[in-house]
Amino acid sequence: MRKNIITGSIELFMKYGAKSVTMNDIAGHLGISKKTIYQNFQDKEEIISLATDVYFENKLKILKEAERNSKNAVELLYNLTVKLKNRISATDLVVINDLKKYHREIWQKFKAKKHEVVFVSLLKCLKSGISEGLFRKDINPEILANLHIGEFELLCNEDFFPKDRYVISEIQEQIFDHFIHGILSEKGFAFLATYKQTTA
Amino acid sequence: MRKNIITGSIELFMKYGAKSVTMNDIAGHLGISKKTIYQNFQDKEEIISLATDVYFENKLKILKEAERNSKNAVELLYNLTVKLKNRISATDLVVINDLKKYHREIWQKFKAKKHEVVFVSLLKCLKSGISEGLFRKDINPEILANLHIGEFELLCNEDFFPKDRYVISEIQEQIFDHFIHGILSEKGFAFLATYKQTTA
DNA sequence: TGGCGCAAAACTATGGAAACTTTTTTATTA
DNA sequence: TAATAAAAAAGTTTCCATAGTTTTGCGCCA
Repeated sequence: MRKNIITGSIELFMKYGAKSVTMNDIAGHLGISKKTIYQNFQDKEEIISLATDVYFENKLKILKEAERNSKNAVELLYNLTVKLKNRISATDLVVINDLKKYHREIWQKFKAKKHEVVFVSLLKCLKSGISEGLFRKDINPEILANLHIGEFELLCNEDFFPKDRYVISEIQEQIFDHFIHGILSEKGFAFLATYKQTTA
Repeated sequence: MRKNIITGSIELFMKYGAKSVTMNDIAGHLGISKKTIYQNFQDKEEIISLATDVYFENKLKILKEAERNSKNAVELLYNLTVKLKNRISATDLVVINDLKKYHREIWQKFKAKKHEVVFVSLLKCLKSGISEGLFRKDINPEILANLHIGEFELLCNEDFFPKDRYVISEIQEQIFDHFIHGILSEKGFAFLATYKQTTA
């Protein structure tokens, strides 16, 4: 029942943002009463927190799958590119910005977890890419891993990319495209060209 | 809630200076009402006072950390010097000096104008690079110009690049190196290689 | 028939948004 | 430079929506 409520809540949060969704909405969406919800959860904050955890776990799963399915660093980064592109949407932004503003503690926790996980994954990827000769040897993996994570923060920032002016998928594509081109070695470029042909 | 309000206030004070920030600003930033703020604090003066206390408490913490991490007096002095030097920035001075309201307008105008000027300049550069065949044709100049400006904001962001862990010049070099490698065409790479040789 | 579990509805308390009042700041003019 | 008006902001109040709690009614089952 708890899982059901969290799943249903996520569905609504993804559409409208956590702030705008009322407890009545959640109850109505699931065909249960608010009483039942409060029998399972302390308050709305707890639901949002747990929903955020589940959301994070889902993203983590995608990341792990991409890691598993990749034979080399270029493929991994490409898989992360393609898979992440499909997952981060305008509605993700609504949810993220909602958390930032109205649920700061939850957001801070989420952000820290995400940063740590993505950073470790990216760092590993960049290092193995250098070892494989696909990435340039003169790049600093730590700095670039942090930079790339930061680029996603910029993506969400209306000061840089107002929603009414830029298409989020276009921004993501440009960011990833630029990031990959910025680290590839000559060998890596050749590999990417070949790789793109085989997966097109 | 009080802590939340203080933290949020510090964020704004750091950006704009305490006197320039209105109670409406704080309420909007936090997604709460002024009523709620006044339920937790007597007046604006109290908020500024507490924010200042917290701010300097954080500074003190940094000093104590430097003290702890030092094995002898020389190292301590060095750490203190480096950490203090790294932490004092323009925004610190704004907060400490608590400049008049017009400063905010000037700062905002400066920031907006700076962004616009830099943006226009970058955009022009990217476009002519594409025309000259030195930059790839499939890049989006607007997005990349915004991205690059954002990257420099990340440079200053301690969440991504703590100053006690990364050297600013190293970060700048990596960012620029990555950015230029990310946009160059084959012809551009050849040109860059030749260019580097002639200016080495 | 009574107990149980749940939905729906009613209820209370509280915070947000907006309107309002008061005070301070700024701009204008003599 | 001082007086005055206007604008802006600090601080207060009102109304409403929602969170969270309690009550009522209903269906199901032993």
